Amino acid sequence: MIAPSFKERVLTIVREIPKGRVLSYGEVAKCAGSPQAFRAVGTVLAKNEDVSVPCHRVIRSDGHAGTYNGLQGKSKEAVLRSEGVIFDKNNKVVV
DNA sequence: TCCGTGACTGACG
DNA sequence: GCGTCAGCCACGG
Repeated sequence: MIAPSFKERVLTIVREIPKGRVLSYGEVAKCAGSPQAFRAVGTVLAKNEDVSVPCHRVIRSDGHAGTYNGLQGKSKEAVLRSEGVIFDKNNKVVV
């Protein structure tokens, strides 16, 4: 039993995000133990290749989907819409 | 051990 | 309302 790395925590948290729900990088970083490490969250997800981690459910604090490496072969927004997430006129996620 | 990188955030003009 | 600048953190080489 050892303290998992920040990366492991982020992946675990993202993996527990329910379908149709989204979290911001800041929220994930906060749950990971470093609320100001939102920058590292992006770095970790960017290098992540595990499809078991719905990294597409992590969006910016502005409500925009943000960037996506196309792990699922689709745009972040497209994947979120497929999960029931609604976008408004401004392309922002509706909570 | 030190430096560079990056899917971000908030503030300013 | 939009674009730009600087700051922050964790990881790999």
